[in-house]
Amino acid sequence: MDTAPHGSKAAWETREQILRAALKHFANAGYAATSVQRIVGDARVSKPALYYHFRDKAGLFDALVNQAHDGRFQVVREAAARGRGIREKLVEILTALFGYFHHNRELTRIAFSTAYAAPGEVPPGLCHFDKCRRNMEFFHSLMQDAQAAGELDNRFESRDLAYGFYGLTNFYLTAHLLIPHYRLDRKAARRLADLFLAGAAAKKSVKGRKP
Amino acid sequence: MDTAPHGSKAAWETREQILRAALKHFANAGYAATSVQRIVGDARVSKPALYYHFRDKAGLFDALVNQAHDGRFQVVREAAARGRGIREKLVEILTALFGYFHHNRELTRIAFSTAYAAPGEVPPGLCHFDKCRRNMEFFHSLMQDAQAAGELDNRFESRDLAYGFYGLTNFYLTAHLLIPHYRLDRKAARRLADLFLAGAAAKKSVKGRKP
DNA sequence: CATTTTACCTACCGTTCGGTAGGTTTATGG
DNA sequence: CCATAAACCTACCGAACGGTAGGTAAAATG
Repeated sequence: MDTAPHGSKAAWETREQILRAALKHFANAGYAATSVQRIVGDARVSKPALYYHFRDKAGLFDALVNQAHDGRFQVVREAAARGRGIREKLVEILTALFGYFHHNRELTRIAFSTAYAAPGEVPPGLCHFDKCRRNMEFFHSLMQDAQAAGELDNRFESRDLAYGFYGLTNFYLTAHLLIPHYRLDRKAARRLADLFLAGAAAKKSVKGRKP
Repeated sequence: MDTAPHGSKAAWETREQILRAALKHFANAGYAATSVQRIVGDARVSKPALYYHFRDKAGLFDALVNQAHDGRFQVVREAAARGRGIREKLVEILTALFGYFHHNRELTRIAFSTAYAAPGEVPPGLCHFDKCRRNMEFFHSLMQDAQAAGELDNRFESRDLAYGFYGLTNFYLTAHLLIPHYRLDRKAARRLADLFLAGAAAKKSVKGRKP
């Protein structure tokens, strides 16, 4: 999709500069509303420099989107591996996602807006759908394992569990884009995992986990 | 924002035709990637006809976005009024939203993609943020009332409850855009409401509501 | 030292963009 | 029957779009 520089250090830096500027503008204005002129203007390079390093505008965008999805997926997998038991896993995942999001806000914004965008807004051939499903399937298998281990209620379908938690996760991340004062830290992660696990309904007589 | 026709029946039909075509293209390609040329071409009217009925491209888009948000909000409010008790209310809301979505797929897609879009992708001055918050606040007050009535666990913050349910709702709607074979009907609404209320964790010894 | 490849440059291409100037037809009220 | 407004039309504008042709300085390679 994009041609990497073959060795020169200056070339590598040019490429990074283009990527940085592109990330900023794509995150702020989306794909269609961002022009390559603005990118090269902000990166202080010429237009053919961009077209030397990347096949076209879509290829440049693709590189960023893949980076975003792959980074997020890796973070989730590593976090899940750290926790023992479903509750710890969910807390670790949420905490890690909140941290990743905080330090890669623009990448995350690109990932979300492309996932929810109209199909024709994003360049054709971009397979963000597969990336989303890979993420989803991981959550799905997580829930299935936890059901098999007796940690989760077997009367729910594992798909509903995966969707429910994935939706909760995504919503808090996207909400944080609009409402930045809502703190997303480990404490919030614990609250949300507990809400998901214990349910919102008032408990009649229960000595269960504290919310 | 847009000038309504003053009485002519043909004029009203022209306006509707423009709105129909615009809805189709904005939903399929987003705001920036949709050109007014394509809209007027599809609506079989001339460009000045569009600019006679609407101030500009942004005004046309604004009309559609407002229609989408207002329709959704009204549906949610009416559904909530139909249910007695928080569980019935949530089931009614989910069912009504699924139905509204099914019959207004393109409007809903516009509402979602603009809500999650990059700020610069959508025309400036579009106050979709207020529309989202109005929706959110309604859910928030719903949860607060249910907590006050002892139906929901007081140990959770009402904001977390509202966000959690809102996130679950939104995720299922957006997921349905990508995975249409996942049926969204009243049965699904009941499952999701129960998941939200009862929680995902396995019950040790509980004669609570059936999931 | 000659040659090839890398890593760009200036200048420009054809197309499409959102939007409008200015004229024309159609319904309406006096 | 004439005037006025509504409801469009054809034709066009300047600007910006994504992308490229053709040339070049510097570095790697023989």
